[in-house]
Amino acid sequence: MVSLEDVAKHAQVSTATVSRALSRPEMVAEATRERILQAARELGYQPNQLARSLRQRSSRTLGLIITDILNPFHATLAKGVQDAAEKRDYTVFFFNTDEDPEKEKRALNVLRGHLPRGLLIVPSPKARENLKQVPKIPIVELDRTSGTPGVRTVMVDNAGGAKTAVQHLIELGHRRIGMIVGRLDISTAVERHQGYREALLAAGIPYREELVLPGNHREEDGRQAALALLSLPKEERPTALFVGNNEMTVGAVLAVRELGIRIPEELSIVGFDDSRWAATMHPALTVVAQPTYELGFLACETLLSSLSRGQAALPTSIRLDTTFIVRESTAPPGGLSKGLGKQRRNRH
Amino acid sequence: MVSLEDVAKHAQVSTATVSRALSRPEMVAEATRERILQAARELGYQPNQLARSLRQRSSRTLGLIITDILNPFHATLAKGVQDAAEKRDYTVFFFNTDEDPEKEKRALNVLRGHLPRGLLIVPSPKARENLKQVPKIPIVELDRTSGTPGVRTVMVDNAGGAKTAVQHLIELGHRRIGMIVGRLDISTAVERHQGYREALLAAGIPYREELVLPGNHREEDGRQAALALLSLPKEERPTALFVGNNEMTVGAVLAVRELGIRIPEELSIVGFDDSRWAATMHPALTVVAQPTYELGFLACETLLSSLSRGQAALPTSIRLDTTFIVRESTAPPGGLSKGLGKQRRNRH
DNA sequence: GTGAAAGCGCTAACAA
DNA sequence: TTGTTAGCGCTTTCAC
Repeated sequence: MVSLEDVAKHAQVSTATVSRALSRPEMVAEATRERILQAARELGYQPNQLARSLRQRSSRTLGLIITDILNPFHATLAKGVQDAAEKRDYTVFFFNTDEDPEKEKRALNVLRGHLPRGLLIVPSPKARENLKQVPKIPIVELDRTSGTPGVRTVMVDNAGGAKTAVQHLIELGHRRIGMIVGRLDISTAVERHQGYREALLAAGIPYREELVLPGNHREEDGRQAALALLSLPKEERPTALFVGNNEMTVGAVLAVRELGIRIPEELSIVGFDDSRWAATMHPALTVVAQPTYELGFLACETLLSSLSRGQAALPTSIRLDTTFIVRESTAPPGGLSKGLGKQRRNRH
Repeated sequence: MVSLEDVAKHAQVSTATVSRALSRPEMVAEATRERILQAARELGYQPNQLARSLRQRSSRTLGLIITDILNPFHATLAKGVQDAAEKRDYTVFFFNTDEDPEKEKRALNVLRGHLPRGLLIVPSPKARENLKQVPKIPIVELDRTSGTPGVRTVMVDNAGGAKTAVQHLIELGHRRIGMIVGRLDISTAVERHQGYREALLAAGIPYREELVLPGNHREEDGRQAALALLSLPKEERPTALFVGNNEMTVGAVLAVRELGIRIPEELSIVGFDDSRWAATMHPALTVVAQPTYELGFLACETLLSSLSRGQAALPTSIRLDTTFIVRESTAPPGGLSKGLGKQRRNRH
């Protein structure tokens, strides 16, 4: 490895001057600077970030912890973060927790040793506890919140998105609307559930516990929950299903197919989070779409600006709007007409 | 941050002893070790990896560069790598190049500054050039190869997989088989194209250039290519399509739908790389499936063992078998019968 | 505007 | 078995 010292010798200056020429060019006379940059180029010098970070006691790196890279939603989040980080010359340490608090804890510990400047995290259900261990670097939570105090959050309007979806079903004439809700120790699930209740309440439809089933956000959970919901006696069985995340929606749709139930004639379905699969499956799925990439990008930008400017400048929490996309998987209970293919923003 | 020195004071030993107690426990008397570990625990000590790496002139980190995190294939690869790395206590620096050689170059440079122990890369078309800049750390190429000498590779049997797919179409009676091939400066595309030719050759079917269209691996490229292929005059138009990667397959299928052509009655389609979308779309897609997760995991293990043991021990290149999965998107040209739903391994 | 020197937190000779 | 010491490559006072 070619070091600062090599460049210094080559340019006939001290290491201090080389360091300045590279990091604070204005502190060095133009001629010297030129000579140094030239030397650096010739030698193919690349600063050793470890040494630099050690000395400065802080590195130009960020930690990114997500829960499921195989979920396109999270992959998109990661890309948004990555792009924003790269734009500002930050490098990201990447971890995947599989929704497992232990893995999250380990990731946090490992990360600690690398002195990242900040942390972006999709918190696991035990994140609040895990995050206590971490020294007080700036943290931004994405997609959901652990409730840890002093942490910024960037999320979508889950309750609003869910409410719009359920209202749509109600407008179509549905009264028995089931929900596959997700784990209630995760904020998104709680909020979407909340939106579901609000919509029912607003329409004067009583909330029925037996129509609401939890799941662990995986495809198989969605399948099981749908199977359970749809095997209720005919009179009790929901005529529409609102599913709280994308993976579970896949499972639910597969379950419906297994049972030979027709969508939307016999059952309407709305999913949360759009995906290629949702858009191209048959019938195309009506969904609450999220600005996923923006979520990641914005979260990272929020973090980075909180680093440069004084912390106070920025909002502590951001909510992005969802978009409701009506496609073909929803229709009146009798199956009389199809969806209209329109889109609408939840708020303006 | 609590440092080694803090622990040393607390345990009444020198920093050297603390360092040993942590990194080479057997070099320290049991009693002392206990005392030190206890102190470390009490103080919540976490080693500063930057200092450690600087001193050892090598860090317990790996670089991972992939070309498209939004492609589930690559996301799965990343997860495999990640899991293997974590198992061995390595941390990964993650980069996404979007297939852009410039981004790759930057990623490589940034990485250099962090002194990773090794590099895992899905090489861009210009990787061979870019990799020259990098000091000689161990490198493993995943999925495809740049042809850089001295680099290990972990790939699937692309030619074999493609050949099996095309043979299947030939057996069904197809003679005009189109291929959407991908960029020919990427090894996977070349190899799959090779397999396609071999299958035709073996069956005595002449290779026709106008039936083979390149694409840039994106959905839209697949769509355009399919549109072009299917707008050939009736007599020239292929009765079957073999598409060289998953994203382009999506585009091709969408194009076919746009044109109102029925699959498999009027056109058979085989894709390369399985996905949830392929499995659940209608009709379910016949594909050459890849052991994607294993590819990533194995690539990382290969890299890591080459680090610990002497380099010589391991094979320089690994090929994994693909699996051919017949589903519903292929049938005889006339559309007389459906696929059989069987699976078969390409080799045994 | 530039250089000398100290030191970030750790590990690895070398001594004791 | 443990301590002393030097130094990884860089940045940053403090002099000049």
